[in-house]
Amino acid sequence: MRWSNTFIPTLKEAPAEAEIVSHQLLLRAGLVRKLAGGLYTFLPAGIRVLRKIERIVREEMDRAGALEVLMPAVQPPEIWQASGRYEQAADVLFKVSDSKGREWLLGPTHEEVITAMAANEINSYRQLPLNFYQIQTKFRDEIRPRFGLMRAREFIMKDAYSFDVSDEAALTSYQKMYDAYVRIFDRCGVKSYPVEADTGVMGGNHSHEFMVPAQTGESEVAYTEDGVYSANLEKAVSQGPETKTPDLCSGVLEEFETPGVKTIGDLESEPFSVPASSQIKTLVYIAQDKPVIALIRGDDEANEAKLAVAFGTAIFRPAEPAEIRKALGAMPGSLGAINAEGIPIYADRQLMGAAGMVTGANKDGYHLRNVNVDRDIKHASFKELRTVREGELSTEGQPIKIRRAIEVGHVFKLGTKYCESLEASFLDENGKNKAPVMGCYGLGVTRTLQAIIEYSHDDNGIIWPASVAPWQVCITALDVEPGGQVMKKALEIYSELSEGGYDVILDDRDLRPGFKFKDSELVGFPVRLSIGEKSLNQGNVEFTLRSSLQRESVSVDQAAAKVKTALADV
RNA sequence: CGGAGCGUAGCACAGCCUGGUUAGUGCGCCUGUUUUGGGAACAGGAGGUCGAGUGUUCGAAUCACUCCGCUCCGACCA
Repeated sequence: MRWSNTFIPTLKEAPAEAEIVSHQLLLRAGLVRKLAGGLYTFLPAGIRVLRKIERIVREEMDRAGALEVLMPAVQPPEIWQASGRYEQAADVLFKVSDSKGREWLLGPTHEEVITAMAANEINSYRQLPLNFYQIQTKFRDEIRPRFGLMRAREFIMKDAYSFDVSDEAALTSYQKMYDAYVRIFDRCGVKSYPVEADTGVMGGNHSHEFMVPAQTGESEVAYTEDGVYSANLEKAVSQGPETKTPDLCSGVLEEFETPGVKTIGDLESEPFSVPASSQIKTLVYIAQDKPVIALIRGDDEANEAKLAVAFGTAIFRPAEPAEIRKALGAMPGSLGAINAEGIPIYADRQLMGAAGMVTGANKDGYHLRNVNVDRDIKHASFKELRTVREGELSTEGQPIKIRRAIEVGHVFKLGTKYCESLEASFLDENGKNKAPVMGCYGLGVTRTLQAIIEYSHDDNGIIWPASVAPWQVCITALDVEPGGQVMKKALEIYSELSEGGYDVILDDRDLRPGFKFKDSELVGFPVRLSIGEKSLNQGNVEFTLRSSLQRESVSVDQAAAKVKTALADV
């Protein structure tokens, strides 16, 4: 490809709309342009990268035995109602209506569609296992699209769905996808880490997210240096806080006056001086229209994902002050779970056996001391509710660290939920009707593209790994006179490399050299050959590796060979 | 949806507070000359319903109100 024949509108300055570096570079390198918030056009260079990532994904899916299909993006709402997700996912569903006024959904994901298909087509255990995948545009009415392709309203995802005869067999399918993901991100040139992920209300204990470490990432990962433990912060557990929860107390439960005390901090300071670790934080939520109480140690933070698991629903919100008063008879600041009759109580495990604690008396301006959790708070079920903090010890005894990361993939062992609600079943070898055990596996293709940029760039621009670069080699001709010796030589090398199967772009634009160098570095071609009059007269061309930007003189005859060996390495 | 900020040429911004003739600057774009190994110089030029609407005023980019859009922080997710 000649640069003059394609369209790579580079920008010297970053548009103000782009905050993070990968988003700025997407725009500056002329890969994408925005139509509206969360909606992007891929320009020629951008689509080339996208296609290369897709090809890697396809190859690895095929290798893992998954079968490519293509499902409709437009879906009937009925299957979503059947699975129960029509309400559950309501806030991300794009709804459209046809000319007759009938409602349709733009697919945010395809569990319902594939399961509806499976319900018709899978009858026998002899057909299983099956794993279907597709690479397709998804639509999600994101509350807040941001960071360019990172969180878009329309994005490309590879989604796969496996069906197995049993739980054990499903684990095998799961593992194959897991391994495929490791290979995919590896081939895309990004470091990705599988971490244990929250399974939310779906239950089960097999889910991993694939994370690319980046400060701009939206997820937080807890991990240990030795690599043994890594989990999404939503899911992470530890041996607990460094300060032990008090568990010895002989005193009797006693009310005391605490005028004006509203927060943990208020009670911590004079004249009360109750350490936060000796306090019980009482949080009131409305889950499925009913109040529930969550108890957390005063110095801990509740974790929303863990609350969802405890409550058994993702649909909950903090209660309004009026609702709290109605439920407990007091305002926030004086709440407690003692004598909270008829309200489900979930207590964090740190409070198990806690004694000598202080909590609200459900009477404005009063607290209770000498609280012995086991004795005084009946009906509490103990759950993992707190957020792990940096420095705590993992179950294996290693200090936990926390860092931000971009979630580029998520693999999930689903169970039989969708097969049951959409009535997919098969006959096993004993002639018994069974629901297939499903797994689902998502990989954000467009997000991966941006994650690669976030992971691999410098002050000059993008540094593409050769496997996904829009062009692997840029030949920068410094004299573009047609028929001149520079262009003649440039075209010769161009042909040799192209015929060797390399993607080459020839910068034949009539621009000053510095401009062309900057441009090629911004777009980020892994290898550049600069051919100019001066060096050519000495029989040389200049070879530059994008990653190091070190320039090296190479004899003209060796140039193509040098490129080939360099590309084999990056 | 809650909080914060921003909409002026393709891009980055000034001007607005304190209303006043032809709305500016840099980059980019077009023409020409010179230049040509690290985002050139000079000369000339094109390009604006100042986000939209309403209002206040003799007069609005500037003040007020409403709406729309964009960005950031929070809840959601590949």
